Amino acid sequence: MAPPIAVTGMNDVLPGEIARWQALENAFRAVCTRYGYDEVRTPVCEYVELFSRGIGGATDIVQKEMYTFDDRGERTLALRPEGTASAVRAALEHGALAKQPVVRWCYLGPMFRAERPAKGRFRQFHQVGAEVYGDGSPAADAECIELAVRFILDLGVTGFKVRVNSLGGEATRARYRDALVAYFTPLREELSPESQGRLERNPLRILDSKDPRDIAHKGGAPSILDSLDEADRAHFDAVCALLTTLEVEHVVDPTLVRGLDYYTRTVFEIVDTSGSLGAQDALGGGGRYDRLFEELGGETSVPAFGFALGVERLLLAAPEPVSPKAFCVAVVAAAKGADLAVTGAAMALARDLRARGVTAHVDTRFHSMKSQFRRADDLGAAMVLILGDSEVRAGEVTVKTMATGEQTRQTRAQALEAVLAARSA
RNA sequence: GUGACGAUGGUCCAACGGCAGGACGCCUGGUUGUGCCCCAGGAAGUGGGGGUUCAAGUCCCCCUCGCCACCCCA
Repeated sequence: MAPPIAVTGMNDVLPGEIARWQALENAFRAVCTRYGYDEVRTPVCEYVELFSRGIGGATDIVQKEMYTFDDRGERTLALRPEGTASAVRAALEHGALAKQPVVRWCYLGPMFRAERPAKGRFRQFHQVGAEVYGDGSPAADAECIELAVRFILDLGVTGFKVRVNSLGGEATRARYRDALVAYFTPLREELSPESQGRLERNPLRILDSKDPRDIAHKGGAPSILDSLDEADRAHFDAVCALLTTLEVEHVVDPTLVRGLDYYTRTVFEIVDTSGSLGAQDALGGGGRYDRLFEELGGETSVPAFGFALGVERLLLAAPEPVSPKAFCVAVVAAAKGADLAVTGAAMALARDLRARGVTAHVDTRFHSMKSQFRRADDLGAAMVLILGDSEVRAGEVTVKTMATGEQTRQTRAQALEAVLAARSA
């Protein structure tokens, strides 16, 4: 029988790389705490309607990238392709905004999209994200963007760029959509086949195309910024001004549209400029989605802003940390495994060290001294504590310092003290 | 979903259509109670299935997986 393999595009994170994941997660939680964003955890799957209504039935994510399945024949479930819809659902379901006027939440976890894997793109991938509900002010936008940038900076990533744009409100979008269709329709034949289809379906996305045929005509297209009404314009100008005050370098890019339907007004994207991500250069992005609460059945409209960042991509862009090896010791038994008096004493000594907060390794196979020492060396043990017949009888331990090779025999209590002293040195 | 490229011990890399080899790692011993360096020995491999051939790791087809690009997005 063929050995089992993991599902395509879904990866194991092995011990060798787990430290970087944990460091990233800790850094994210730390920065969220500083900004007052509380962590929430939602299920990895939801009723499929949450996403088709929330994200937009016409988006690629919903049309062809969702993992859906039947829940014992009754309802159709979907593995979450992103985190915002679930967070909003949870806020609505638990009346979070009835308890406080503004909710600041953050989350992290796996997301699922059935795409062909490539560098920095997987079928199960991970996002960290933050959302603020109940505050429609430009300050909320700026705070959230600044939080995202702060986090990326905390990770040591420097080669990135922040792009911002405004999609305006519903009226603006409709107006702009018409303007775009009017502009591109005469050029229809010169566009890529994909964009010809987008012309009816989702004309804004033509601006996102990487096809040279589309790019050639992008420059002449009307700018959405010209379609903004006065209130949208004032909001966007305020966001940009605040970002400048907060020293968040950003460029205004009128062609930034993003792939989810729920955005209104401010959208932003953080792209890698170091080239370490290949074609998938977006580290993350987000924006304002003032209509989503209503879209999902909320009784009142709730202004909202949020973003998500891709963990795998951040890990690709972040520098390798130089992690100093942590202090640890090894306890070896100068007897084969069958001698329970000696091996038991070794295990008890390790237990006492661990109870005092020391990382202590025991090779419980209790093979030869040579192999136990080799193992201790592999693990980077600063000291090895040796227990044999004579030590156990005398209540003593032989302590060897690996770096110098010196070893001395002392009482058990002294040995414990020696380890604690070496650790704090 | 489309296209390109790829798949050899645990890892990295060799092998003209003709005996599958090296490095690192791993195990044992050299030292019946001592790691690293050194020495000796050992285990372990052609992703799966068909085909061509006297002979296939090598050529052909299919599958699977990986990877890159498109698409899209984190």
